[in-house]
Amino acid sequence: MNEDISFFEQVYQVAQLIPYGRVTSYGAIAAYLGSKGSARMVGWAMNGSHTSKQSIPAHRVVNRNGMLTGKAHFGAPDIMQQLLENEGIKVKNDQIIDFEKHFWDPSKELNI
DNA sequence: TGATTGACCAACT
DNA sequence: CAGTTGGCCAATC
Repeated sequence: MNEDISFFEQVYQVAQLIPYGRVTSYGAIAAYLGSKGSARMVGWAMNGSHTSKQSIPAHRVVNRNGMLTGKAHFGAPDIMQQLLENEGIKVKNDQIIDFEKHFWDPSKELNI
């Protein structure tokens, strides 16, 4: 299933599958989708996430270092951090505390 | 239509 | 150890 949808749609689907209080990385999503795209494509997909009719929890997607690189795209630089803290994730200096502890790997949690 | 950029990652110098 | 470069694919200028 979901073979006819574009790479962007797949990124949206995975992003929505991220559980509450969990985060993942752009590269992890790209790796889950396979050779269909790279980490930059995930970033591009998130760039268009706000234009999508669906609600994309883009705040749960961060870079490999657990740093909130895309916080500037949430309309306000503090929105992303507030959302993460609201889910019980500690954020300090635009970086997630215990990132690997909250890390959610789609290729592991989701049985391909 | 060619060149540049982009919410990244990893390797190389 | 830190800075630079290449690569991925798509969208914008």
